[in-house]
Amino acid sequence: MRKFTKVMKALSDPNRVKIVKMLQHRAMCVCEIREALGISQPSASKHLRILGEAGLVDYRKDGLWVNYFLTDGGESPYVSSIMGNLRHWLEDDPDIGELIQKLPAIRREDICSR
Amino acid sequence: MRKFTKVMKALSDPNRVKIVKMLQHRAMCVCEIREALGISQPSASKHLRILGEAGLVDYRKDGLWVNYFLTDGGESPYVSSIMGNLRHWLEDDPDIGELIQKLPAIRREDICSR
DNA sequence: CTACTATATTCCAAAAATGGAATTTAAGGA
DNA sequence: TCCTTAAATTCCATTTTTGGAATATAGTAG
Repeated sequence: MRKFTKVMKALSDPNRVKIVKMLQHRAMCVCEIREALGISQPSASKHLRILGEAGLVDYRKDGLWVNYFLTDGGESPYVSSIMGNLRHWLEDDPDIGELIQKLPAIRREDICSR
Repeated sequence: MRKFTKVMKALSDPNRVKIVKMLQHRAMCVCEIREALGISQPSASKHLRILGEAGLVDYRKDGLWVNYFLTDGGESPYVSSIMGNLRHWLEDDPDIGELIQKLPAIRREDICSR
């Protein structure tokens, strides 16, 4: 029950759903996500933590950067099912569309180090 | 996006998930739900409203009683998919199991009018 | 109409979620 | 070692959520 509601809660916030939809296209570091969503670095970091604790995302460290990516949800039927559906869900959402469109222009080399 | 997060938020509360699981077995009135969950009548009523606004439940009035039941989610792909999955998800949850087990003993004739 | 009853709504307090500034941690380079 | 930088954490204010007491509404029966 707790595991299920945790997944639901993780996906009940628009910014977190946007993160998931972005990660469907490529792995991203925190500062790229921060830039894409127009939120603060701590906020991005905390959203990623919530997604991680729900089992939706995982990360791999690469020097100073931390690359976040989607899990396959192998352990959790909730995660694997919903993540599968989310591949086509919200594809026609205007906010998501705009976000994905500007995704190629968001590169850590241009954004971080300021 | 809003519609999706509304469904997620509706299912992010344990009591609301329990309501859904109970309604999979039969339609129930507010006082039966209140009794089954051990919460106040206004609380039950408000949870049902949230589930209703997310498109997960609907109701039909029967005199003083209001019978709540699950929708088929026909309009929303999110609802129909998740409600379909929820038919087998959480079937082995201890809280849910206990709840379903005592469901036959919860009848409006015995509970209401006090 | 009045009395009664199941549900909805209002109101308020407590708890949880969200967001950002400031700080800390971790990793790399000098 | 010291400096820099990406990310995590802490702290705090604001907002949202949750729950119940009190009240209002709607439907029934007399």
